Amino acid sequence: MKYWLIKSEPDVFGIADLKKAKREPWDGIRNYQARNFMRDEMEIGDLAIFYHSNAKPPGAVGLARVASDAYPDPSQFDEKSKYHDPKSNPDDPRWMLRDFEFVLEFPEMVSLEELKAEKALEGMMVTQRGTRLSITPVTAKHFRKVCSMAGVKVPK
DNA sequence: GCCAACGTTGGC
DNA sequence: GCCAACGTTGGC
Repeated sequence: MKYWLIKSEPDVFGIADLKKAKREPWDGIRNYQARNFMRDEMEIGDLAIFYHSNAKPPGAVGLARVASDAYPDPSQFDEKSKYHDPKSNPDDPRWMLRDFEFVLEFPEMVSLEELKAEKALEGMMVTQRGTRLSITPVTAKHFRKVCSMAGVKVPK
C-alpha cells in the first residue's frame, strides 16, 4: 500500500465535487513525473490526501482512493478540451490517468500553514517551496500524521 | 495580480 | 545537447 497527495483547485474540482461524483477520472495531468507516478507507481486501493491548491487557504481537505488501473486520458484527444494535446498519438497515448473514488472529507481542513508548522511532517513534498508537482508520494508516517491532525482514523 | 520556481520547447 | 525564451503553477 502506497500513499499519495493529489492536488486540485477547488474552483475546478474540489473535495465536494468528488464527494458528489463518488468517483472521477483524474484527467488533465500534463506533467511527466506526475504521470509516471500515476501510471507506474500507483496500485488500486492506494490512499491519497486530497489537497486544495490555489485556494484560500490551501490545504489538505480529505482522502481519496485509487480506484482503477491506468488508462489513456481521453481529454488529450478532445480538440475542444483545454487539455487537448495535438502531439499525442492515439496508438501510443502520452497521458494516462486513473480513477479516484471519494473516501472521506476532513471535518476541518489542515491548512498548508499547519502542515508546514508540524515538525513530524518535515520533508513532506507539498510543504517544500517550489514543489509544483500535482501528484506526490507521501510516506506512511506522514500520511498517518495528517490523518491525526485532521481528526480522522486512517481508513483500512 | 505578482512573481519565483521550474518544466518544456525549439533554434542552433 | 545547450540554453534562452516562454508558459504554467501556486503561494502570497
